[in-house]
This record gives sequence, structure tokens and C-alpha cells, in this order.
Amino acid sequence: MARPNVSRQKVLDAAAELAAAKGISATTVDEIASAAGVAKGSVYYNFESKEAMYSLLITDALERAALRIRAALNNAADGTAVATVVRAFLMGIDEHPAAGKVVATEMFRLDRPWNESLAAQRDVFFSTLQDALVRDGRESSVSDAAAVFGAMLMVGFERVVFSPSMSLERAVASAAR
Amino acid sequence: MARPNVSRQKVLDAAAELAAAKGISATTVDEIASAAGVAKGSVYYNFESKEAMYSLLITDALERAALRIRAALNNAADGTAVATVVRAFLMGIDEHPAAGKVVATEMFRLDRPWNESLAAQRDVFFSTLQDALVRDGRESSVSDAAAVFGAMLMVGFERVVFSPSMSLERAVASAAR
DNA sequence: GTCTATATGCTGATAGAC
DNA sequence: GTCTATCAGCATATAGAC
Repeated sequence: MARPNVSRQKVLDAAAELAAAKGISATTVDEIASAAGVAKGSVYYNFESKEAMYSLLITDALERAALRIRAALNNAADGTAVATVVRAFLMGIDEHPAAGKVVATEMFRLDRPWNESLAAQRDVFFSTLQDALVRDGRESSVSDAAAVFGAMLMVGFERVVFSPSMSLERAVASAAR
Repeated sequence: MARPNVSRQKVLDAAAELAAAKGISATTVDEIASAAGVAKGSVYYNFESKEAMYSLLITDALERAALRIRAALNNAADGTAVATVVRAFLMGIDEHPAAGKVVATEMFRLDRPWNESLAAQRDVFFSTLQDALVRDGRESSVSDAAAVFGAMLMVGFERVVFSPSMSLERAVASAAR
């Protein structure tokens, strides 16, 4: 955007941080406004609804992550493709932990407003991982992609929430094997 | 209990089924009562609150699963310990898919009423998996346990929700490697 | 664009008859 | 033990001044 709206970004950041800690439904618009330092009316000036706001947050985070791992795969050498993709994913979480936490908590949920785009991105993740498995000469069925996806999601979550001291390479090694 | 309360069980089943599809917070007590075929008052006769009800549901499901995989590990041969544990976990999901889905969706959430017991069971899962990894002569750090846990959770979810035709052994093979 | 004040609907929970 | 009727609070969203 040519003229970035500063309030809008403050609201988005506060919303991500609060939802990462408390979950989306437990986060009220009043809290978001207060944490962002704006009035509630300003939240609704920038976003159509709470739902639309989180939908945007999640969709953006997922799209960035999907692009990131796809690009990583393109530059990866055969034999280290899976590790390269996993590393790219975990580095994405490092850059925006709050968004990562929100997405992780929503990943398993069905029947959510943003579920459609979430399912679409899930497919992107799976097919990228399948390609990476092929490049490394490994089994590459849907269940294999699911296993790697689950592993990197859980390891990333564990690292961000419970074990911040875990090194990136240790996390990669565990999730990519 | 000597005299099992039939209404109570109907309510619990309906609550699990609804939450598996829509998530806990999106499921109202009115819906639960209606689906169970009882009045809302009967729900509150059997349970102190909606929160207490789901707390029980989740705690029970996790405890059963933890006991199940611990028992599986005790009977497993060295070299196939991880696969045996994963198989036991996935069979548990087969027996009660709704509960499995609810737990999966809650696994990544913090700041929930039942979070304390959830975190405790998470530790049980991790240490059991670490023991299994040791028995198989594999790396067994926390991140390795997290990777296997995430893999079996995601593969189980995938199998229950999106790919029911996936065979148990294929799922085990993908999640246990 | 940002604010305050207000409306509206829904949801968890209770009271009390049967 | 099960029901119906009702309450009280809260959260999303809007209206309208500045």
C-alpha cells in the first residue's frame, strides 16, 4: 500500500499477540483495541469484523509460509530438500512467533470461517513436502507428507512455547528425519 | 458407577460429536442438549458447567491414550517400540474419533481451563516416546519426541478427517519413521 | 480517522414445577 | 431426574459527534 495505515497495523499486531496467548475466541475486541492503544471504533473502521480480521491474519501468515517453503524447495539440493524446507518453515516461525502460534492452534480445527483458505494452504504444504520427499528419494505418500508436516509443526510449537533454547539445527534434524 | 446415568452419557457423546465438528467454544449448551435429546436443565443436572464437562471429556480421553501407549511400550520388542506405540495411539483414535479430534484441536492451545492436565499428559506422551526411541536405538531428545508426537497426531487427524481409506499400517509406517 | 456511548443478540447458568 | 421459563452478563457491532 502507498500509505500504510499505522492504526491498522497496531491493531493487527495486538490481535496476533493476544490470540497467541489466549486463543481467538477468548480474545475480545475491547482487549485488542486497548492493547493497540486505539478505541474500539477504530478497530471497526479498519476491519469489517473480528472474524474478517483474524481471517486476514491467518490467511496472510499461511500464504507467506507456503511461499517461503516453496522458494526454499526450489533452491534446495537433492538429498537435503526436506531439511531445507523444514528449516525455512521454522525460520518463518522465528520471525513471527505470534502468528505461528495462532496458525498452529487453528490448524486442526474444522468449520471455521477461514477454514476454506486454511485447507487450500494445507494442500500447498502437503504437495511441497511430497515434492521434497521425492527429491530426497524417500517415500512420498500423503501420509508421509502429513507426518513431516505434523513433525515440523509440533517441533516448531515446542521450540517457541516450551523450549526456546532448542537450536534451529536440532529442531530441523528432528523434524526432517 | 454401579448405576450408570444414561442421560449423562448421551450428553457426553453429543458434546464430543459437536465439538469435533465445530470446536468447543462454537458449540452451545443448547445444541448439546438438543442433540442429546434432553432439556438443558438435564445437562446442568449432570455437569457443573460446560467447562467442567469438556474438561472431563478431554482429561479422560488423554488419560486413556496415555495408559494405552504406555502399556503398548511395555509389551513392545526392542527395534519396533516406536511403531508399536504409534500403532496403539492410532488405534485409540479409531475407537473414539470424536474425542481424538477434540483433543487434537486443543493440543496446541494455551490458557484453557483444562490446560494444566493437558500439559501433564503431554509430558507423559513425550517421555513415553523418548523411552520408545531409546529402545529402538534412535536419537531421543525432546525435539525427537516432539517430532514423533506431531507426526502421529497429524497422520491420525489426516486419516480420520480427510483420508479414511488410509490403512492403519501405512499410517504407522509414515508416523513412526 | 478517531473517539464515546449505545443497542442488540446470544449464551451460560439458575429457579422451581412436576 | 427431567422439564420449561427466565435471568444476567457480556461481546460484537453501530451511530454519530468531533
